[in-house]
Amino acid sequence: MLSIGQMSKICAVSVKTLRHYDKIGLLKPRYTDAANGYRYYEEDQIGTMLLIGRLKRYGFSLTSIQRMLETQESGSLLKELSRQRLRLERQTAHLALTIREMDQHIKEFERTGNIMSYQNNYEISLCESSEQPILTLRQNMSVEEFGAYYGKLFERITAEGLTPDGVTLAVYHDQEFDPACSDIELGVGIREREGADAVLPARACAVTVHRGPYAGLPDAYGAIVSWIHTNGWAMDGAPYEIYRKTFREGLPPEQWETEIYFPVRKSSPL
Amino acid sequence: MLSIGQMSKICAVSVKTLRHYDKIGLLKPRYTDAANGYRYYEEDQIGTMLLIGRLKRYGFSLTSIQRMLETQESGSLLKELSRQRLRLERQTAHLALTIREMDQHIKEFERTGNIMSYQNNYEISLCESSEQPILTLRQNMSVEEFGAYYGKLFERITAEGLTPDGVTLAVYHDQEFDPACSDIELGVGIREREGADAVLPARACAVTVHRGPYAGLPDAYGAIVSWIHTNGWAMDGAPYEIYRKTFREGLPPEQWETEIYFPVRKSSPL
DNA sequence: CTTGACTCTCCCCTAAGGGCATCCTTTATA
DNA sequence: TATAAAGGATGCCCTTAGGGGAGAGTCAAG
Repeated sequence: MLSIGQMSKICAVSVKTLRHYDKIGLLKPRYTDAANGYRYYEEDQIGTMLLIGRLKRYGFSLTSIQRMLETQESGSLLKELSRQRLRLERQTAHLALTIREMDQHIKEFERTGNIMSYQNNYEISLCESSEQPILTLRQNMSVEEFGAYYGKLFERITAEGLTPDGVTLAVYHDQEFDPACSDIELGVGIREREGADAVLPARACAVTVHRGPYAGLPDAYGAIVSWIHTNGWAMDGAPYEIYRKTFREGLPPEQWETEIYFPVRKSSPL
Repeated sequence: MLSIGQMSKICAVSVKTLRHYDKIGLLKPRYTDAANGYRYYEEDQIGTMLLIGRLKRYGFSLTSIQRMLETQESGSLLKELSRQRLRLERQTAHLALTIREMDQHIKEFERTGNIMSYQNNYEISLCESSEQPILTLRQNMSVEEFGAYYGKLFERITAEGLTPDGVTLAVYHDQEFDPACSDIELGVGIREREGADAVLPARACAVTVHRGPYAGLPDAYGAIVSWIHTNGWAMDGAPYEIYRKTFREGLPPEQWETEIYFPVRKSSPL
């Protein structure tokens, strides 16, 4: 039987943490003195506490750890561990990408002496977009689900004997921004006008191209919107993105290219 | 002038976030309607908002970002960016290490079918530690400061003309565990008995060796403490660690070796 | 004029504990 | 044996960066 202080020292966790785990039911001391409330741990609970600490290092939440401790099947435990491993690897890749992005930023900053100068690297122009027949799929979705939904669209193209022309795009219908779930319309360009779900009309658009990972897209949006306002235009419809170069070509994120189209009309003078 | 909703859409942040930044003073709308409280942003604030988002991606806290936005000197800004870059790199290294640790764990788990079996890999034995003259430095410190303090000890060795014998150790005097600040005594072994600050006495100790990164040390402590109890001994004094193989030899964390000594006495039968 | 979209403030919630105050027990020393 | 110092208990508020929702006011279009 170990007092809470002894347990704390052995397992290298704070007393506060042990009390917390008791409260949330993650690790209850085997015996609690009813008279004075003192907690006493059995020695075999050391192992459990150490395992908890290890799973915490792996990045599991206390809730998941509790679930895992209650699981008996080692098969599903193993699967859980592998999934978390994958998540950590994704996180590593993400971190590496951020560092590269930061390097670019620092270089630009050193060159210009202006921390915001990276925002001026967008060439924006007005263009008349050409008509584009597309197969579409409109739904509330989050960005992570793009892949699955594009898969469906490409299945339809094959099933219906259509000819893809290499354009993949997404229209953002949302008014308010919400990263988790937005009203998005995915589209895949096809050659045939008949059989198309819709035809993207020819329109006056402000357009620019964003080079780099998608995390930087807001910069491009900011630049294009500022341009629209200062050049006497007004936004007129939902913007869309055309994905010109992506991971599908096996390119690293730095070389991805995304065109951004903003339908515009002449701003009515006040 | 942009309403909060327009600003939200352009900068790809939620309305809630913009209100939050207003409240904490990070980004106040240039104009607020006194009558109805509506927020209106000027277009040049888009750039600031985008910069905030970028710095957030880099891992800065909102407080740091606020400080940075108020800084005029680009020199100190640049330094701040570089420091954060370094932190991200450390984080990457740490993640990679965790993944490798996880791989070992998974392998062991697959072999034994027991998720806790990694805890049984410690060979524990009783030994009579030999006397060891040491130079010491006892203080409340955190583990991160070890390097600096060891530096001081080695300076003293050279200054006082002593002969290091290659042992570096740390005694943990704390009763309660606190990762941020503990009463720790660092020691460096020397050959000369005279001139030593203290002599580690010859004592009965339970000893084991931990192989791998320091994050796994609690496992070793747990194993050794369990062993002490089940073999009829009792802890009798502050435990210490001797660092046999570390980063100083240029080894990767997997190959580090740490000996853990627990002074013990025969447990008095109840 | 009404309806629906937009905006406001206010309050509670998150994960994993840390800090502090106050009070009660146990243990060690004089 | 008396007292002081640890050690333990509970309870309250605090942290980050906002999210969810209630209830109410405001704006623009049909």
